[in-house]
Amino acid sequence: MEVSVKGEYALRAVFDLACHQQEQPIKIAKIAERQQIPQKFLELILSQLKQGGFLSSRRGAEGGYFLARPAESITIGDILRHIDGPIAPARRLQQDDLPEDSPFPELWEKVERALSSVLDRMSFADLVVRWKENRAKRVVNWQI
Amino acid sequence: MEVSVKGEYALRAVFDLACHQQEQPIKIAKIAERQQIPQKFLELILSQLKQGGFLSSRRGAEGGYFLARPAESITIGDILRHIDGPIAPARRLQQDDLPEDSPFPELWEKVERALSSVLDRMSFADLVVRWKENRAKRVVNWQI
DNA sequence: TCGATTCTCTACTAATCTACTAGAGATTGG
DNA sequence: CCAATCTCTAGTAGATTAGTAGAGAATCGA
Repeated sequence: MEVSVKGEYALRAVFDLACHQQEQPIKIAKIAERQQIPQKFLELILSQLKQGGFLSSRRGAEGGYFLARPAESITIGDILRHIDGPIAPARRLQQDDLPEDSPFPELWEKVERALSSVLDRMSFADLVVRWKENRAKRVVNWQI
Repeated sequence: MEVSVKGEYALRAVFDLACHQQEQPIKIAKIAERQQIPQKFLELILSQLKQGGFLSSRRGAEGGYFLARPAESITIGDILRHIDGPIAPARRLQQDDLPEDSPFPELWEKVERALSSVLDRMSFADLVVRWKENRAKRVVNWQI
């Protein structure tokens, strides 16, 4: 049931871009440094996210990546599906040679709905809000 | 996010045993045939499930496997965790080098709760009930 | 007791996937 | 033009997956 490291990197990268939405394009090197991701690996991931229409980029000096759409319209599920493939816990192919009355397809559908209810409802705008809340909380604790 | 083939086989095997709870021990060969699982692979899986305390067995002629506990007390989550490892989508180790105010740990906890709410609430007794319902429905449709 | 049956245990393996790295090429800003 | 930066194609070491092979140990029925 694990999300791949690549998937986690992708989420962290998009989150990083969502946090700097208003600014200039962000360089790969900057994201790699801030998010602790191997730069060459991150290049592949960002390129793949661009193919998927989530990011745009500019080359050359002062180039970099930025969100192609507002953070509110990109969900965790969108990114994970594009990088790691279907969220579904069971592969469709194998379902076919189960007996017609098997209870398992129902089970997997339930699981998928449960996952979707979290992953497809949570946008990167939500994540940024949470992040700001966490920072605020920490500052308050620190002041006490 | 995929369950391994081994995990699926384990679930199907336990389900098979749950369907034949009252009877004699069931032979590996019988389960392998009914559930379409490579027999030698299934041997390893059943042995592992026995180590986990879910199944008991008897060797020799008329031997086989049977549930060590009532089907109501064994959940999908129990079996998956024992065969595939933790249900959690993100590994704990990597969480440590995230910044303290990262919104991701919260996200993964939400996902884990969502998964648990399905996997840990569904027992094999429930599965058997669903299976019988499905069979009944099919018969009704067939009669019409 | 014998022998057929069935589970048990250890070891091996081919193929695939994961998490990268290397390096050359294409664009762009100044 | 040139330095910075993204882009694209390849390769790859190590781990994991989904098995297979084969000998050994326990049990039942006759």
